[in-house]
Amino acid sequence: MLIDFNIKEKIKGFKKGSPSLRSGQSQYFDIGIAFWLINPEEKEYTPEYLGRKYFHPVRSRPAEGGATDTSGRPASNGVNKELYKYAIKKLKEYKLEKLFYEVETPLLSVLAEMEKTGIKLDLKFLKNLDKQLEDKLEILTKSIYKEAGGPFNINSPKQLGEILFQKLQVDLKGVKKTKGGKISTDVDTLMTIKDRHPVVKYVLEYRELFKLQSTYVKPLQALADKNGRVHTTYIQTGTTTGRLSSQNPNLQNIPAEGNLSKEVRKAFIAEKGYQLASFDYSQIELRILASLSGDPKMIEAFNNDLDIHKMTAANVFSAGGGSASGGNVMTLDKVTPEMRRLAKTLNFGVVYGMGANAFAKTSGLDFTKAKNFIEEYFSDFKNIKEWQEEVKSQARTSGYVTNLNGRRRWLLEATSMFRSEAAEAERAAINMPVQGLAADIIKIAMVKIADEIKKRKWEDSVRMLLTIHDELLFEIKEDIIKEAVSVIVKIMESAYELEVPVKITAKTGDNWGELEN
DNA sequence: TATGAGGGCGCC
DNA sequence: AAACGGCGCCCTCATA
Repeated sequence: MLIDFNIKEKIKGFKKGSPSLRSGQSQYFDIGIAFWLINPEEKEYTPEYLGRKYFHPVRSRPAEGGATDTSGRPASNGVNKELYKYAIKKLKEYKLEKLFYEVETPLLSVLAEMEKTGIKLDLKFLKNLDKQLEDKLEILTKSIYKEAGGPFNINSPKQLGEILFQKLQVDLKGVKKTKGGKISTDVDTLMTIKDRHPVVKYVLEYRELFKLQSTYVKPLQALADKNGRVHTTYIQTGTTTGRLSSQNPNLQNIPAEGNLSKEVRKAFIAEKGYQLASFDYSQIELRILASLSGDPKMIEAFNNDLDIHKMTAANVFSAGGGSASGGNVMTLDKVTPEMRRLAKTLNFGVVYGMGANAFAKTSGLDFTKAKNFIEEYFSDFKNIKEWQEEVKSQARTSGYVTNLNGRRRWLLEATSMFRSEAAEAERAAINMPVQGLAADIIKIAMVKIADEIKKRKWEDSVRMLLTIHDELLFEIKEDIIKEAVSVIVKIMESAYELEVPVKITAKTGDNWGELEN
C-alpha cells in the first residue's frame, strides 16, 4: 500500500495500464486527506505542517535545510509514520473509515484521470472573443475618461471612488461603506447611483467585460496545452464542508449567466466525434434539507414532483399562516412570478442560515417585511426550524457537527462570547450537513460511474471531465451517447437514497454554452 | 521584485 | 453597517 501525501499527483504520473492502477482501491492511503476528514479546517495538509502541529509542537529550530533531502522534499518518513498511525486511530474513532476508504480514496484515481484528460477549448473562438472584448473595452475606457474629465485607473476602487464622489460630486445617498471604512464602488452601489451620472453605466459595463477578459479569456488561452485542452487541479482538501475545489484554472466558476458571459462557456467544446453532456442534480440541497428535517410539506412536494419554489410561495403567501392548521393554502396557479422569485430566495437563504437583513437586501423588501416572511416560512415548515435548532445545539454542546456519513466540521466558535462569531459558526453549522451530504452524493456517483465505465470498457468513449458541485460534465462519443446518458443518469439518481426522489437534468451539445435536453 | 491585504466578482 | 453557506482569481496598493 502506498502511504503518502499528494497521492493524486503520483497516480497522474503512472503510465496507463501500470499494475498499481489495476489492483483494487485500498492500495492508497493519502495522509493529507485523512487529516482533512479528521479536521477540515487545518491551514495545510502537508507533512511539515501536520508533523509540527501534532507531534513536534515546539521545535526550537524548525528544520532549516538540513531536514530536506536532495529532491528538496522533507525527509519526513518518520513523521509520516507517526501521522499515519494517528490518522488510522482517529478515522476509526470518528467513524470516518467508510467515507475515507470507499469515497475519498477511490476518488483519487477518478480525479487524477479527469485532470489528465482535461477539457477542450475552441482557441480560435477565444481569440476572437478576446479581440471583441479588447475593442469594447477601448471604447468604454474612452467614454469613461471623457465623462470623468480625464484619465484614471478604472480598476482602482480607490480612484474610482474619488472621481465619482469628489470630482463629479455624485450624490452619496444610499451608498455603503466597505469594511475598511471607504466608500464602496461595488456593483450594488453602482446600480443604485446609475441614474446620478452617465459615467456609471459605462463603468458597470467596463467591470463586467474586464472581468471576463482578465479572469477567463486570457488565462484559459494561456493554460491550454498543445491539443487545446485545459487541465484543472482538484483540491480534495480544499473546503470545510466536503466539496472539492478547482484551481489553476478554476473550472468551477466559469460564467453561466449574461450575454457575453455565455460566450466564455461556448469556448468549451467536445472533440470531433464526441459531444459534451452535463448532468445536474436538481434542487439537491433542498431535497437534502427536506430529507434531513423530515418536513412533511417539503417531502410531499418533492414526492409529487412539484415546483418547489412555487409550493413555498403558496405557503408563505397564504395569509395568517393558516396552512399549518389545515387552513387555506393558495393554489399553485395563483402564485405570481414575483412571489415565486421571493420564495426561491427564501429557500436558498434558509439553507445558508440567512437572516432578515440579508433577505431584505437580496429581495429588495424592507426589513420588516423580510423579517415577517422568514417567520412565516418557519411557521409553515416547522420541521426545518426544529432541525436547524438541533444542529446548532449539537455544535454548541460538542464543538462540531457531522453529516449523515460522519463527515465532520469542528465549530468551537459556536460558544464564542462574541455574538457575531457564534452566529457565524451557527450558520456554518446548519449549512454543513446539507452541503456536505450533497458533496458525498456526487462523489459516490463519480466513483460508481468510473467503475461502470471500466466495466463496460468505455474508457475511450466516455470521459468524465468536470465536477461542479452538483453537476458532472462528460465528453461522450456520439455513437453511444444515448446509452451512456441513461446509464449515467441512473447511477447518479441512485447513488444515495434520500427520503425524497433524486432527480437529474441531463443535457447534451457541441459546446458547454449551448446544451439542450 | 515579492508578498499580502483589501476590494471586487465569477460559480454552486 | 455588516452578515447568506462554500470556493479561487483578478487588480491595486502599501510594505518589505
